[in-house]
Amino acid sequence: MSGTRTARSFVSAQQVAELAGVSRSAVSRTFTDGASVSETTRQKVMKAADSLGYHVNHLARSLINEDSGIVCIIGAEINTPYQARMLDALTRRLQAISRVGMVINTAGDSSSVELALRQTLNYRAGATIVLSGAPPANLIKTCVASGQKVILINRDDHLDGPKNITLDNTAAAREAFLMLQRAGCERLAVVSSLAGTPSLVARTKGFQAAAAEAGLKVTVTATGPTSYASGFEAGRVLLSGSDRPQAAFCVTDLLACGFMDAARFEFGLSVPQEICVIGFDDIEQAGWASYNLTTFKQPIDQIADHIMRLLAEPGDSASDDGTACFQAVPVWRRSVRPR
Amino acid sequence: MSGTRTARSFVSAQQVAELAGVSRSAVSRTFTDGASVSETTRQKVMKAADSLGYHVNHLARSLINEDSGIVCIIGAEINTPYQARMLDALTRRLQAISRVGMVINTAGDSSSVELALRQTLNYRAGATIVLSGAPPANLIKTCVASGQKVILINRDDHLDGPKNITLDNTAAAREAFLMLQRAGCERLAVVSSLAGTPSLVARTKGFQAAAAEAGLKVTVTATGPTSYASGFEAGRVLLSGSDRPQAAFCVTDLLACGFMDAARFEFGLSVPQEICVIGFDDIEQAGWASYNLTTFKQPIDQIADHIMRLLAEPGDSASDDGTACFQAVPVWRRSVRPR
DNA sequence: CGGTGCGTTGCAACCCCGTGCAACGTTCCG
DNA sequence: CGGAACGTTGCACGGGGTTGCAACGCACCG
Repeated sequence: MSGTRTARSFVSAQQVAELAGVSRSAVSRTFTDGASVSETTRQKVMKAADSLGYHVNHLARSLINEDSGIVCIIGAEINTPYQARMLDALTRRLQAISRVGMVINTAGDSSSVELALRQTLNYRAGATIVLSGAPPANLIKTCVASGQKVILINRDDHLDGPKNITLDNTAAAREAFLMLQRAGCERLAVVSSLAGTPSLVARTKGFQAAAAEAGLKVTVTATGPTSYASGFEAGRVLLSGSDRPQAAFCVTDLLACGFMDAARFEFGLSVPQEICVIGFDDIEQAGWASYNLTTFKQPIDQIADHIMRLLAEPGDSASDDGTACFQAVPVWRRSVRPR
Repeated sequence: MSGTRTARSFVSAQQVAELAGVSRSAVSRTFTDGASVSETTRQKVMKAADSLGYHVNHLARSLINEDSGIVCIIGAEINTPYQARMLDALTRRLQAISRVGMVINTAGDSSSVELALRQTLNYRAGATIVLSGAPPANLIKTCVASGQKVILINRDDHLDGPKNITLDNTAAAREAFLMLQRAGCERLAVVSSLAGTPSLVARTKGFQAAAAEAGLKVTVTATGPTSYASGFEAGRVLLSGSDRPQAAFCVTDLLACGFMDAARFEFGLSVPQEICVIGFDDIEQAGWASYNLTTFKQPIDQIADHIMRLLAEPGDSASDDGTACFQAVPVWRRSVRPR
């Protein structure tokens, strides 16, 4: 409204102050919660700010309080259903507490996790959430030393600075074994990938251990990345032999979907009559009629809530050792025989 | 390595300078590309910086050049396969050109799009990409006036400031009709949602128009959000009648998957023998063996590349009118009868 | 009427960094 | 050996915002 403004740059508090006929401090205080400004000047300032299109520069503001309000979220494979859902849950909540998420996609390259962590420092992020990837320990230490909150999800290396969030993978895997055992399955398989992340390994090991205790042997496959295609491939390999497994525990729903499709379309097997399948994560597709996959639900909302609680805490409260462990709950559908 | 540092705050260039025994400018120049520093001081500075854990404050840096290097990405429904893939493509590329993406989840609430756009200004983002939602025109104007690049995807309101990226939905919809016509289908349906976004509407209208020209009538359904469940529900309704459609054009793959499952599992129909289905987007699940969905592929990589090109351009080049239109290409799988 | 207390306001310093400018040291050449 | 040319370095300022401090105006009270 203020005539032609061809400057093509951001409006500063100075300009607003001049237009409103007050000092720059007054403008600042108008936009600072709890500062002392009279109602009349506040009005003047707001009017001037509106007409110029002024917005507080959070960057300059954070020069002082050393926290930009930015929360870094580091992940590879953002387009995976599970991570996408986590991202959705996190960004939605951040928006609600008027903070903001910076998403850094490390694209699987391990060295770029380091780069990502550097960005976190460059932008004075108040917190960093690592969804996947193995960040170098020394950089994490720098983050913590700088007063950042570092939150690691599903990593097993328990450093003391960062907060860890884990899932009780072992318990879930044992439960999975019991479910298959009760269904009367004896020849068992685990379908995993070559990713080798701590949680995937824990699920595999947990299942193996439970089976071993029961005196049953387990065939373990690991192919490619953690994807539908890998599950399909695993199915092709596992099911071609003469005495094929009667049940498969797939460490991820994506793998499970691929495995199921291989079983049905490559070998004409019916699920769960001829082969039982259990997945992990409870991604949306697991509930689709074509799959109806019995699986374990990660409590994403609980985890996200917990993270928000961590962010709200005062910075120096190392109340506990910083580790929170959540339970994955079984979701019964139709890919395992009942009883 | 530098003894105990209990300060718990970020390291400044000043501290590095003192430790290295040089001036603060020297430190600054060491971390600025193309600045003149001798090799010896650079070494000294780097060593000091390393031992203190120093990282340049991008925020302070951006006070000067008025661009924080942050690119805002605004979207609702991040966990949708299509948007997740777009997000992945974008963040990956941003990382490669050492910029960074700030993801703002507007969570469907229309007023929060405004909030999101405000954040964009607060953080002096160099560019804003709007994946979904209808941003208020006046705020967009402020963004553009502030020198930001605003990129709107799949919106049809063509303001002059922002760059628009669209898909030729009409052409694709016509092509979809032809594919079904050639397959010998006469009773046709369109499955859409209540979201009412421009692209969904365009697909529906385009299909209807093409059918009308050929003298065929089309039943149009629109239920709920753009999801699997809505597609399923649509199927349940459409297929229960006596003369059910022989083919359905679902304006989204998610809808298509739901529709297919309803057809198969609720009514025992086989695809494509008894009913043909075409989707849109080519999400990953469309390629899964359970669906084998014939669909239209959105050229996400091309679009992402194009956006990067827009970001690389000098700010004031309004070379063209700012609209780029991409073609969706048909992907033949097994959900439509050949010939 | 003077003093006190309170709310508001402006000044100036500071947050961290980049950069023009001038001074400095060095090398090289005439 | 003197001077020019050049690369390096430090100083000081600016960028936008916050904040302690002091000054100011005002109402209230004794």
